[in-house]
Order: sequence, then C-alpha cells, then structure tokens
Amino acid sequence: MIKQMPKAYEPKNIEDKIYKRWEDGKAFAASRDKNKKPYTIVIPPPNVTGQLHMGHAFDCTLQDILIRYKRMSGYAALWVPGTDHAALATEVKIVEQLKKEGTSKEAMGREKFLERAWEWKETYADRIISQLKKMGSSCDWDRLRFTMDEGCNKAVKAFFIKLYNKGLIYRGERMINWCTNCKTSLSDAEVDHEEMDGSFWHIRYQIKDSTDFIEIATTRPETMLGDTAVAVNPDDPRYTDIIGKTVILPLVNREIPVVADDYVKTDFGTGIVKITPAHDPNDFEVGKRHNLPIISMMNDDGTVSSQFADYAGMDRYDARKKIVEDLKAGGYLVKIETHSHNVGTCSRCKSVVEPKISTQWFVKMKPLAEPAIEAVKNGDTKFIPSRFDKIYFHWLENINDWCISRQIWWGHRIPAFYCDSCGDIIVTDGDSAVCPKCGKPCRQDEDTLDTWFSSALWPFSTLGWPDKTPDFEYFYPTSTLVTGYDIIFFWVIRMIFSALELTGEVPFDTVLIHGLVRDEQGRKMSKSLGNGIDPLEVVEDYSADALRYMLVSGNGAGNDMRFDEKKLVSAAGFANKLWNASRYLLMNLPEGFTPTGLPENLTLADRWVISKLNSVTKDINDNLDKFELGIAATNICDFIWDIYCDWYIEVTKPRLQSENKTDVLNVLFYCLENILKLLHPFMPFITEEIWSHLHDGFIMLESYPVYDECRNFKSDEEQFEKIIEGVKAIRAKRAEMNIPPSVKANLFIETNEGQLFADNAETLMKLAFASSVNTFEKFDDIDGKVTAVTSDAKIFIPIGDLIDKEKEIERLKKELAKIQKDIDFSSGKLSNAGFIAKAPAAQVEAERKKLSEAEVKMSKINESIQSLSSIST
RNA sequence: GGGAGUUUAGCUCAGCUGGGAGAGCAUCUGCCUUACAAGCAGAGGGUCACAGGUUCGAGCCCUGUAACUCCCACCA
Repeated sequence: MIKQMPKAYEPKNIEDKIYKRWEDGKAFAASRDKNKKPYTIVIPPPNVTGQLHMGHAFDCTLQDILIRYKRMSGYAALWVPGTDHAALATEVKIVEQLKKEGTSKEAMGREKFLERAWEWKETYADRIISQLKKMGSSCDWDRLRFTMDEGCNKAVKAFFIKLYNKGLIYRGERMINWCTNCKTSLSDAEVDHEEMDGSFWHIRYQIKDSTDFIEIATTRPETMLGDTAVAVNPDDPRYTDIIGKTVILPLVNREIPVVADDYVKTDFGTGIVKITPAHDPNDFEVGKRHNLPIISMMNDDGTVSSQFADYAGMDRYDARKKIVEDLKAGGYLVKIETHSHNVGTCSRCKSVVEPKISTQWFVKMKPLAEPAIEAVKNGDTKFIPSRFDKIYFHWLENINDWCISRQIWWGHRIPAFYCDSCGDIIVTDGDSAVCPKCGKPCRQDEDTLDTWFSSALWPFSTLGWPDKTPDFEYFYPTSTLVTGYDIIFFWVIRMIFSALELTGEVPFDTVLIHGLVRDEQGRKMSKSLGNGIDPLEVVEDYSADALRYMLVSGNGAGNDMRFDEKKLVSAAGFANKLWNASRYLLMNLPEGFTPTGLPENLTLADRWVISKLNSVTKDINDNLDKFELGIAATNICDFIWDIYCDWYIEVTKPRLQSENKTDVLNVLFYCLENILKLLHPFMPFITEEIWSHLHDGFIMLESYPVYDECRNFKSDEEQFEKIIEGVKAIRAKRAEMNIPPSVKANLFIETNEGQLFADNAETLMKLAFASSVNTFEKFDDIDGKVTAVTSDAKIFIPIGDLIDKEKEIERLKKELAKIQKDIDFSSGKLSNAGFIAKAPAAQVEAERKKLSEAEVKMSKINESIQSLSSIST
C-alpha cells in the first residue's frame, strides 16, 4: 500500500527503527540454500579493547555494501560477525585499569583476573556490536562469534596439536623480543621500530698481559655486563694481530677472547664489536659460531640481575648511567657521540623491547610459508589492489619462526603439560594430563597463545572447523576478505597459511584492501593526538547513510582517505535529494494508484531515461564486481541527480499536469524502484524507508537490478539528447544575457529534425522557457533575434531590444573560434596517415562523425553572423 | 639499506585495458520555475611534479629526476 512521505527526512529516528525491523524480520539470516551460490564474508573481528573508530566504520561499510549487493543478487550471503579477545592489548588495558584502582593482576591472582577480563569483554563486545548495528551492518547475528568462545577454543587446540604432532610447533630456547613492562615475549610483528636519538659510547678494554687497549663502541653500555667476547672482522688489517688474544672486561674484570667474525663491519664504529650473546640477536649468532658462553645480565622486569652486585636490582637505564659513570671514573670511557638508531618498542605499551634468550613455543614457518606464497602466485587468492602481493611475498619469503607463547593470562592457555618427574611434555586437548611414563599428574604450561594464533583460524573456526559442520561445508572457503593494509602481516598472511595447512584450501578468493581514514589535515587518527572522530557522533549528526556514502565515494581501493566534513554535508544533501524526489512522485500519485510496470506507449523521454537507467545498471554491476565500490557509488549518484532529477522529473512535469498521466507515473515509479534498489547497498536506511512507502516487504531482500538488452534504446537516447542539447544551448544564451525564466520567448528553429523538435515542444517550453516552438527548414526573419546553435538546429530567440547586435556577433565569433579548434583537431587527426592506418575503425569513424558535425555547426554559425551583419539598424 | 605509494582545477580527490581532462566543495552570475534554496540554471578556473622515450596518439606504458608519505630491515 502506498503511503505518503513526510516533508523532511529524519534519519535519527528512522535508522534505528529500520534496523530493528530488519532484525525482527530475520532479514540478515543466511540459509544454506542448495539452489543458491554461497557468498561469505567473515568480519575482521574488532578488538574488545575499546570502541569502534573510523577505520572500523570504513571497513564494515565496504563489507556491508558487498554483502547486500550479493544478497540482492541471489547469493546465499553470509556475513559472520564477531570480536577478538586481543590478548595482550586487552590485558594491558585491564592492567592499567587495575593500577588506577590501586591493585594489580599479581595481587588479584589469575582466576580473579580472568573473571575481570571476561567482564571487560562483555562490556566492550556489546558496545562494538551495537556500533556495528548503528552503521547498518547486515551481519547474521545468530552466528556471532568470539575468538575465545567454545568453538574457537576447540579450533585453537586442534591447530596447536596438529602442528605439534607434525613437528611444526616446537618449544625451544631462542632469542626473542621481550617487553619488560608487559613482562612477556612478543612476535616480530608486534615490535615497532622507532628512530630514536641515542648515544654511541666508546669504551676501552685492556688487552690481557699488555698495556694496550682496544676501543669498542656501543649504544647499550649496560649490556657489557653480559659480554663474553669482542669480535673483529678477520680481514681487517688493523686488528689481525689481536685475534685470539684475551681482553679484560672493565668493571667486572671478566677475561674474554677476541674472535674473528664476518659479521663485523670494518667501516662502522671502531671495527670492534662487544659480543653479548644473551642480549642481542646478532651477538647470539656470533656466540653460537664461536661457542661463547651466554651470560644474562637482566631480569624479566628490566632490572639488572643479582649476580652483578654493584648494579643488582637497578633498572636498566639507571644501571646504564651508573655504568657509564663508573667507566668514566675508571678511565675506560673514551668519548660519547650522539647517534640516532632504530629501537624496537612494544606495539602495545611503547616501552623499549629487549632481545632476550628465553624458552618459548614457536611455529616453524618455512614449510607453512611456501604453500601460502604459491596460493597467491597461482591466483587462488587475489589481492585488490594487486600491488599488495609484493608486501605479502616479501614478508613470507623472509619470515622467521613465529614465537607464539605469551607470559600473560588473557588468552588461550597453551595445551601443553609437563611432567615434573621425568620432564616429559604432553600436548593434549584435555584440561589435564597424566604422564604416560610415570603416571603422575602433569602441570599445564602457564603461558597463553599469541592473539593472532586464534584469529589465524577465524575464516573456518567461525564456520565450525575442526568439525565438518553443514555451515563449514556450504560456506567455506569464504569469498571476500575486507581489511586494512596495516594488518596484512599480522592477520591475512596467517589466515592463508593456516587455512592451507588445516583445510587444504585458501580461506578466501579475494582480499579487498583498504587504507586508513585520516583526519582533515591528513594525519593518522590516533588517541595520543586526540584527533580521532567517533563514527557514532557522525551518525548522530548526519546519519549512517551519509557516513557510509562519504566513506565509499571517491576512494580507490587500497588508498588512504581523508575524513572530510564537507563530503558528509554533500552526502547528506544527496540523501535529502533522493527523499524529495521520492516524495514528489508520491505526492503526484492519485488515490489508490497501483503500479503496473512500464506502459506499452513510451514517449521519447521515457525511452531515454529507461535506456539510461539500463546502462547505469550495467555500470554499477560491473564496478561492484570489480570491487570499484567508489565508482559504483558515483554512478548511481550521478544517475539519480543528473538524469532522473534534473532532467527526467523536470521533463515530466507538464505531463503530470495533464489528465492522462498514468503512463508517466508508471515510468517514474519504475525508475524510482530501480534507483532505490541500486542505491540500497550504499545507503540502506533511507532506501528501505522510502521503499516502505511504496511496498510491503524489505527492499534489502529484493533482486538487484541487472542490465536488460530489451531496455537498450540507443537511437532514442541519441534523439532525445538532441533536445537536451537544444535546451542547454538556449539556457546558456539566456543566462549570458541575464534573461530571467519569467520572460518567455518564442522559438524559431531551423532544423532538419522538425518533427523531433515539434514533438518535444512541451519540453522546450518547460525547460527552455519557450512560449512557442516553431520549426522551419529555412528561417530568414532573424532580425532582432539571438541564435543558439546545436549540431542539429539553429535556434532563434527574439529578445527584442534586449539584444545588442554587435555583442551577439562577437559572441558568435567566439563560439566559431571554439568550433574551429575542434575542426582543426579532428581534421588533423584524420589527415594523419598513421591514425587512419592504425587506429581502430570505430575510432576513425567516430572522428569523421565529429568532424562533419562540427563543420555543419560552423556553417550555421557563419550564416547567422552574415545574416546579422546584413541587418541594418 | 630495501620496497611501496603519492604528485591532476583554489581545496579534497576520481580518472578501469592509452583515443579530445572530471566530480564535490570553493569562486562568479542569474533564478524562491508549485520535490528539494541542504535547491535550479549558467560561467570561470588545469603545459595532469619535471626530463627523456615508446606510439598514429600518453594523465595512463617505459627510463630517469625531484618532493612528500608509508612499510620492511639485527650495522654494534
């Protein structure tokens, strides 16, 4: 039943109401329909560390556009929602909160801490979900998941056990990144490198049984406590004589050897390097090659270990100061240079990361990386845009083993148990284990897994894996993954290799990469800058539709975009335009109007708009299929605004005044229905709301329009465009002369298309402010008239005294010059033998047509100039 | 040290496989033409960073240069 629309659109009330209708109507539910093809997206699960930011809004807008498009296009479209426990990130937040409350996780104990963490999770997950809903996300909420829910836990254990049994997960003592603040190990990907201003301390070590000294340079003097050698390059002539000698480490008086190793660069520093195998990855390697002892000088919290009495318990930076002072006092400090260098920092708490030897769990990456590289090389998974291939390959080709154990509590506990009697390791999915050798109960590993260990499984753990559930069978592999380029390393790569290992298939065929949303000055939005813009506030101020439209329009895949308030204003303006255009049609519908589809008898303008709609429908589908969402959004906006509103509605106004207006109402109705459907994925709320005034049922479950050859009226399009050209020419003339629309004029049109112009006289009268339309094959009485020329017509407008003859001639001459340029260009091209010979025939033909049209136009203008000149004033 | 991206109208950015440079905002002019003044009509404004090259034809492809941005990397 058709219902009239209120004058103003109020998104604030309507959006929530619409969303509730969708939910109540189960409109987002995906069903496993054998007659449909599945289309699946799993959401990049937002961290439960806080609320959604503009980046999430961007991400979920793109996903929602795709899923709505596919759903309307007849796919069984499933969008799986969920959230991520974000192990360390969340734990850091909770620890901060506890600190404010004057307590700590240690004081609380593991169990209580985890209770607290779950409370936190509930709060933030709920908040995130309601934010996703505000954005209009059409997720299947019955399939809502969490990375630490029962199913994901099961998948994590299955993954761990499988890789362990294959020897791809191992426990070992290795050099890892250690955060002294979070007191946990970190993977390489969790370490940020920052350029920092530091110093280069030059220190003398005395050669044993000699008065000679050698000079080393270091950026971390405190680590000298753990030195077990110094190294020089074997080919460095300066130092060949000291290789094999012993030097005495100042302050600790340890005797350490001078070793020769290629690792040492001769042209950097002093050419002599202190070797601290326990605190530097390179030194660790050197140590291994030369069988050096490993002496750790630091505790887990970054304080100096107890064996160094003078510094024991001091923070590493305090110890640095004291050691430098002591070196100076002892005459060992040669000089201090300023030196800026890269320092690793914890991506969560920003404190400086220390390389450290530690026993941790690792995933052996090489065997997993190879198939993952292959899968992208052979096109099983495609990145859009494809330039991200390189980042992907580079990272996988240079990958180190992945440290997966974390010394934190919030996360999946490592499913490994130790027998304290015989030292056996038992890996099992059970909650406890008994040693198979000695029968004693075992102790579970205290550590938890890296958060990415569980998110790596997200595309299939959310569909039921490791069980072969019906959902897994039907919806897996998923179709498109939408994510920012900033998490390719963390996440996308890990999903691909773990999917290949566990399911034997790639987890998705396409990865649509988007950029960051920056602030209006182009800066990254961040907490510390305080320049973040809350998407919910934008929704409140403008509407979710406007925000979505702003985010998607005018942005190419993979590029960063700038948040722009002005773009929001115009997006909201577009919504308003659509609202009014729709309301206008409804206002004109007679009581009890029932749409009957396109009528038998179509006018030229009808066929023009139908054909235009048909071709824009094709463009939009094509662009959506190519993931050119921004271009598709522009396509539909341009059609609605320029074609439908500015031309077609205006053209039909006179017909709406007439008695027999059923046909035109049906055409307008048809266009509106299609417009709403085409726009729906981009602006779901307003289109659904308008639809509710036209029909029962949801537009979101209607079929997406597709191109139909039967609605392609190319020649009618061209005919009508001749009228448009005429209207534009007349308007331009009148505007130049400042003639208000209220002053109507008789038109005298000299043309070979007399019938066409006569038939469309109504349009000319309405849009070109004509009082009458008169057509002639030849028109001579041009005295006191201004001329508007198109490629098919010479239009004379009598404007009496308003027209200045000399000025008009000048104007025509200007126009002539323009056309002359066109003619020169075209004829130049056509007289180019190369062009004729090598350009496609259609191109040449088009050029010929252009030239002849321009020539006709020129002769018409010339005639006008002559006639005008001959008139005596 | 390696790699990537960007450079187009005053501003923010589109421009898909090479065929006469586009949008929004801003500016100027005129209009309250009975959906919308958050609107309509018209206008101005660009050696597409620079230099070469390929081509009948280059914003687009190739080479180089410059500026800005980002990512990766264990020079102590």
